[in-house]
Amino acid sequence: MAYWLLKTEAETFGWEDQLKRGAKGEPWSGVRNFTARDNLRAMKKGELAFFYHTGKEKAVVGVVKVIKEAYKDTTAEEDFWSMVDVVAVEPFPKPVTLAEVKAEPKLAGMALVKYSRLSVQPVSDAEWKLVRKMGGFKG
DNA sequence: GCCAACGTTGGC
DNA sequence: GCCAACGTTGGC
Repeated sequence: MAYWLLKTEAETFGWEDQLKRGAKGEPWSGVRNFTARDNLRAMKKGELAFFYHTGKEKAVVGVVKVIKEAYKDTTAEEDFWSMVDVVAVEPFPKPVTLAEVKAEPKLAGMALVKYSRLSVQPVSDAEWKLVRKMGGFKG
């Protein structure tokens, strides 16, 4: 069971938009970076990901679940890009900001800090647990 | 709005 | 196959 982090601009497609899709979920399209694409392809059905807002907010705001594994990104001109479908699981009781992540020494190795431009990132078990805890989740 | 980081492209 | 130029992302 691996964990992930998906970045999006709230103004373009944010948590509210994801919520509105309900149980049908939403294709995570538009990824045009090979590292990010490979991460998409490594995602398994049922795995969880943090939903992160870039731009003004810069915070982890929710948790989503993969409901369909990687398939061809229908919005791409080339046929080598991929997307997955994700569904909203639950919002963070308290969003965890980038500043908070950076201020936590245990999270210094997080891809969010080290590879700030990567839009689809792996998250370790320890990072997953700690960020959830910082976000007000019990257990 | 600027700039650093870094991935991608294209010329050689 | 190397590397300079360029474009894009995203934090500040």
